[in-house]
Amino acid sequence: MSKATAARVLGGYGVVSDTIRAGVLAAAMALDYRPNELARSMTTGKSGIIGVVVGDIENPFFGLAVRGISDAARAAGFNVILANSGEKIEAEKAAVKLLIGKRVDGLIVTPSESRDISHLRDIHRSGRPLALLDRALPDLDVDTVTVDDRDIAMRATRILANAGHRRIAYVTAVDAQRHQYRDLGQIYTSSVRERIDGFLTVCRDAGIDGPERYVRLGATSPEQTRSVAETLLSETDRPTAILASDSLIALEIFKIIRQRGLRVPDDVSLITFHDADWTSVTTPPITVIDQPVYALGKSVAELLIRRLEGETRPSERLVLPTAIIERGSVGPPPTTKANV
Amino acid sequence: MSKATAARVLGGYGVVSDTIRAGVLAAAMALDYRPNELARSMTTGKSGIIGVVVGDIENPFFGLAVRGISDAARAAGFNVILANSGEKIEAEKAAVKLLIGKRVDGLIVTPSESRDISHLRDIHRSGRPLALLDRALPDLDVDTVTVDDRDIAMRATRILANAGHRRIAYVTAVDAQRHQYRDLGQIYTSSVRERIDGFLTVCRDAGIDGPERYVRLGATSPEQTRSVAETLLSETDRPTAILASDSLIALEIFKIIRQRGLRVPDDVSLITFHDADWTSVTTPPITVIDQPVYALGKSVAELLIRRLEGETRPSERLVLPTAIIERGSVGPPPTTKANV
DNA sequence: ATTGCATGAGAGACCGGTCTCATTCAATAG
DNA sequence: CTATTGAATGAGACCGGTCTCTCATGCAAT
Repeated sequence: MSKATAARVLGGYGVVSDTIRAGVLAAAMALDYRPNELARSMTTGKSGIIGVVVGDIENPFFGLAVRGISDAARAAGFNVILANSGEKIEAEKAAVKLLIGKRVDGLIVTPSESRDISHLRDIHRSGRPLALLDRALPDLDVDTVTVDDRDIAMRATRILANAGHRRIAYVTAVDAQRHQYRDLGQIYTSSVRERIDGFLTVCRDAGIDGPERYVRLGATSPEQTRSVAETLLSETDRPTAILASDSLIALEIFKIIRQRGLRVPDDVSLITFHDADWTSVTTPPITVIDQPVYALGKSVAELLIRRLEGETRPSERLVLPTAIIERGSVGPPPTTKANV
Repeated sequence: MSKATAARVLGGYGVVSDTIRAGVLAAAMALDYRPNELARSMTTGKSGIIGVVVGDIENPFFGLAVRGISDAARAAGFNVILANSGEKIEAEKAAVKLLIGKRVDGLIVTPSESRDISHLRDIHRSGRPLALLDRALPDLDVDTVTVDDRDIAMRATRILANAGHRRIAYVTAVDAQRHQYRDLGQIYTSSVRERIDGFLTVCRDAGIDGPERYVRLGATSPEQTRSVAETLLSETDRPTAILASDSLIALEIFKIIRQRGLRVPDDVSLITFHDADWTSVTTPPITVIDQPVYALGKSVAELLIRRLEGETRPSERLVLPTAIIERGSVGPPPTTKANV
């Protein structure tokens, strides 16, 4: 019996007689045969794997999005390889390179920067489909699923402004030189730029003067967030409301607010992006921006998979609707003399 | 110039003259060359990848453990492929098979069952090192890193018993036939069996009669957990204290307790495994069992990597120390007539 | 009996690397 | 001046699959 015949029964293709099949199977069993996927995908050119590069697995936002991706992938018979960029462009590049090297069939990336996207163009050029999750890249014409960050930031800010707040802070993990916000041009993470843009627009519309000074960057870790929050809250003109860019940031801010003996929402109002599971059990529960995170992941995976399965169409940009869940963390600003 | 020469410069091995090297590099650049990792690892037999199979990525416990693994892996130059078993033995088997097929260099698994471990023996037989995370398997002699679940469960239960509780519940995600606890023999997740064993031991030592009836299984999802919690709290002899097997479960229980108009700890005391980030911001903050999760992941990865790098030694079973962080969710049981 | 055709099996190329061995050539030693 | 040595390169096997082609066989139709 030839190698080819054995391959036919083991690979499950072509035609083989039952007698031979049984023989091969018995031999395979005896030899404890395991197919070498590497060899297989080397010749077929397909690996059945989707590579996913996200900013931070530990952020429940990405955790949930990844589950959306995984579910969609599994349903279509694909497997997922996950890589973490830690929101660092170098790590992101390395991850992309690794995944391309492993010959994944397609990639889903949460680009941490819009400046340097050469590696993403490379994916495209290498013939593998790429899809973007949560962050759009104007210059890159590929399937993209996001939420309308600008709009939702505007709505959240409006809630705060309408409650009477005039000193509203926006705290994000995105960093820039000297951790100091100057203008939108510094912000290379598209979703965050959109948000800050929306935030500032509403602030200005509400007649707030120089809202930029309350935009704070660099809340990249719990420690960093604490430091940012402490700086913010110890200023003489401390903000009376804070908009947090993700639930990890909100949690630390919430802790610091309490730790300083301040109350939510009496002293400081708080709204955060992402309806993390804990936001409903605090006292008070937190008002949140409820992004359709699972759907975000699922949709982007489905878009990619359809392409992998041969669909050709112009690239699509999906923008999913987002809601605000009003709970108890927003109130009017405190009316102490110092703050009038 | 031959294929071999090109391979030498691209692969970074052997000797090549500078002129030729430059030429090859230029050509590679022009042709947009990307090494095919598949081909490479097919001949070398090494992939530089560690496969990790965990129960549930969305559980922050595993999220943190995976970061420990990733950090250790990166430091040693390995990459990580992550697969989710959803605590389902079939998915776990499929994941293991996939990873072996992809020729990972070694595997780290959180076995969801101790009954059916044929696929884990297979790993061993296929010559790849295997290491176990968080859950030991008595029958499988491989590197294992766990915490002393029995001991820590005893300590937590003792806190509750010493506070005067006599009706203490243990709620876990692990399920069994008819969702009904009968005896330890049903529980095939080693860590949970240990915990329940410790829990029951202390209950009995405290003179509590039939503590088994408050052991509740099947809190596998938020919905399931809610249903379990509601059943538990609507019983006439409802427990006055609850020990939750993970932070996801504790969160849902906490919500249900509140929803029913009960208070923590006045009506129900609560302790949970895993010092999840939100446990310190609730009112009251939750008393938790603080497992060294990151270290768990890091240690198991290091053990595996040392083996991958050629170290031969008898398999090691590491048990990491665990602490209890007492916060505000434990008090004496309520003293209403109905409860005397 | 001859032709036609489907079916099952074998031979060997190929994927893109690594690696061993052979070959060439120049520099140095005897 | 020849022998020795070592560096640089080339040729080709190999890893473990897939796939295309060829060929042998058997059965039905002419």
